[in-house]
Amino acid sequence: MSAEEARPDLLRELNDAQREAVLHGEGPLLVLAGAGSGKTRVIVHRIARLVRELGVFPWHILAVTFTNKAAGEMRERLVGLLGPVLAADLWVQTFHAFGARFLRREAERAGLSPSFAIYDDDDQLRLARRVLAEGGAEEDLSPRDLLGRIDRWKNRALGPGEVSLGPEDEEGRRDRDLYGRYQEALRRAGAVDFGDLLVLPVRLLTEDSGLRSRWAGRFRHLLVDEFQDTNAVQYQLLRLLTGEKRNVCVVGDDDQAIYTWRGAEVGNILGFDRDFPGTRIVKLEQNYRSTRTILEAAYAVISRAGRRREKRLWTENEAGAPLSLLVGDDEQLESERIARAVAAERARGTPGDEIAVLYRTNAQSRPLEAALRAARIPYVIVRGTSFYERAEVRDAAAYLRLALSPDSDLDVERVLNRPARGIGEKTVERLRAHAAARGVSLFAALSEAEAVSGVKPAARRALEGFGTLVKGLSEEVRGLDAGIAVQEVLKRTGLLDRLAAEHSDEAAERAENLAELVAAAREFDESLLGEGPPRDPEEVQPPPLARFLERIALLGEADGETPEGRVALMTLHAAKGLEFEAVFLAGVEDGTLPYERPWEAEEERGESLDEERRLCYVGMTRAKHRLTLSLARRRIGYGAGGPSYREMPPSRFLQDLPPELFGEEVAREVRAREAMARGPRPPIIRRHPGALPGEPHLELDADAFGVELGEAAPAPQRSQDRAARPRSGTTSLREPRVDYSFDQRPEALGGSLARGARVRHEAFGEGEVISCEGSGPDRKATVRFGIGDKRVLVRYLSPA
DNA sequence: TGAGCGTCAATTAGC
DNA sequence: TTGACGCTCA
Repeated sequence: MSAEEARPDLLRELNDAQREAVLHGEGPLLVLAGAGSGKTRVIVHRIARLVRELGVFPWHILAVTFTNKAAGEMRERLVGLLGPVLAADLWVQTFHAFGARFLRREAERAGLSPSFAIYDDDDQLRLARRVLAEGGAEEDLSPRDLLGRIDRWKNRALGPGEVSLGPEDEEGRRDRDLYGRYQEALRRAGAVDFGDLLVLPVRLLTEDSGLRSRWAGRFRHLLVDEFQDTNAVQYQLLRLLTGEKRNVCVVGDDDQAIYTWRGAEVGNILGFDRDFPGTRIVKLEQNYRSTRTILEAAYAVISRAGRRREKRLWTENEAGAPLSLLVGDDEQLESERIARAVAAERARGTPGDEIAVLYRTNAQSRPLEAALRAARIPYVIVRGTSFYERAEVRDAAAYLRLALSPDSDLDVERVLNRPARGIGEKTVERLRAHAAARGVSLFAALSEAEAVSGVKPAARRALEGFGTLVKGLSEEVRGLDAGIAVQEVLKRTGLLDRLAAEHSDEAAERAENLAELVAAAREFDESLLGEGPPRDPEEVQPPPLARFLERIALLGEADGETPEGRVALMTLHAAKGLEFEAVFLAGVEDGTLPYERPWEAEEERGESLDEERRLCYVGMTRAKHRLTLSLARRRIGYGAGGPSYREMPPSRFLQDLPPELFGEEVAREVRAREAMARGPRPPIIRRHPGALPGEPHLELDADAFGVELGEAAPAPQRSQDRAARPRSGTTSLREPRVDYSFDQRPEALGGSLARGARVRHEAFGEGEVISCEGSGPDRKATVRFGIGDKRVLVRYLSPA
């Protein structure tokens, strides 16, 4: 208590709920943190308090995230609060990095060398390919499929021996067999894949109670970020590490669970308090990011999701600009409209890197890119990785791994002829056959090159030369600092010289990438120096080169910062965790968002639709001030018979949005339709013909949006007394401002709206109340207007 | 050439 | 589940 007073600065900048989470003492804690509610701040402040106020040793705290970026940001903020010395001893890392660290310490127990290699996607794929080829039975199973199946097993911590099959399941038996061979190949190479980084620790901790109590005892506090993304293994690992004290704090948002398709189990967050009885639940519902309008729209979408923990974001921010809606005849015209709106946004002074265009599938980026390019708007496509995926970088990395473990066949095969030294496919095959016959690794077979049958003298010399090279690396390079080791590898292998001799632009770029790798390795060495010796007495470190390779394997890209001034294009998945001044959500159509999976079984429909809904919610809540939705009336499909168009109905999520949120342009359009209700054109919003009772029943008529609606949305309006105004009127650059001053309406309406009462709505005109639901500012009424039945917020109604 | 039938592929992506 | 494609047969 007095401790908090002694350090008021840690708590002053927190709201009540955040403070409750930070001050929570011992025992399980579940923080349900809505989008933009300051969840990282809670974790970081909680850790700072544990260390600064409660005297917990930093190395007794483990904080886990899902991405390196998140871990990096967290660490950075902890350095700010605790200083670099204390922060350096905290365990702040991804699940996988933790697994790697664990396995290096327990390498012997796991049957691994402490400098084991970590196989990434590409390595895994090549390994799976080889396992399939050696197994003979390639038939219908692609390496990708095999990996997918193995991955699903590993997500549930199942080894080849633990996969349960029905007696008739021949295909399952075959897959399990292949899985076993894949693991065997990994083991022979002394390597692990990403899945093993979690599965192996879980297995060791489960089997060995002594080990378990040692590890569970060492972490007095565990914290997990983005908890809704945890899969079964990760959750198991968490529980194994938690121990009796149960000091586990998980932070997440079930509304932002968008990765169930890759094994994340929303049940982990929904059932957390069941697994940890006595859990304290804190909800963070105050949003610091978005305008009220954006939050209201986002809530209209997410509140209809199935299984979820009810929570509703609120904000002290102003109502802000209305939503905008753009409609194009096809995806090209949609893109062009977006490009023009982006240009308008920039013209208003919003920096390019504060603007994002989000979409459901990567294929949607193409027309967007074309339109942005035509409009001369600089953009960048935000993707996961790139640098360490470059072929030349991977070649160098393979040599580095061989320096540590020459028996890694996969790496030998990769670089055997790189740079080209006259070892062709035939020679490789013969070498492989020889190694298999002798039961030794490819590297071992190299030293018997003269015994490999059928190899011509030139190829034999090449093989021997390569063997000598690898031997030299493993004897003289493995112990060096990473920077020198990389340089040494580039020199000895001739990778760099070969590129220098080429004189092409591409070769120059590749050489530059290799230079970049040297620089990264040097930087890494320096960071090790800066770290100093660990204060945690148990910490043991493998050689610098092994640690650098681990970094390469686990790190996608150094930083995911949007280059200055460029508009960011990315999928909705990639957008999670980010925020932008203005967000464009493209392709808001049924079939695109929600993405349509007609092949899916009926009983799975609801679940995936919920995930699509959450995806939409994630996208909308990225916006700070302006949110524009856009759709195409038809979208192109590919086929050999040329392009064919498919009519796209507006997204059902769009229909969940209260029309009032769209501002004056749409409202004016609605009134115009209403006026010509008997005219030839249909109303902009009409009753959904197929809607069941209780279902969303509004249908947006895309035809009504032939004009570009909302493109010239005004700058956010500064409201003086936001508390008194649930919503101020909307403005238009083209029209004199109209201020509806809703707050001046008779308060009486809020409470006593009787069935049958005559009411008036700004956009829909006069109508008769049919029913009411909810209370307070969220109270809604279904009203029969001239243009059909509508569910509207009562606060937008006045007595007729 | 066209109807009829069987087959196949249809998205998101972290470590 | 859909739609696109290839194959066969009339």
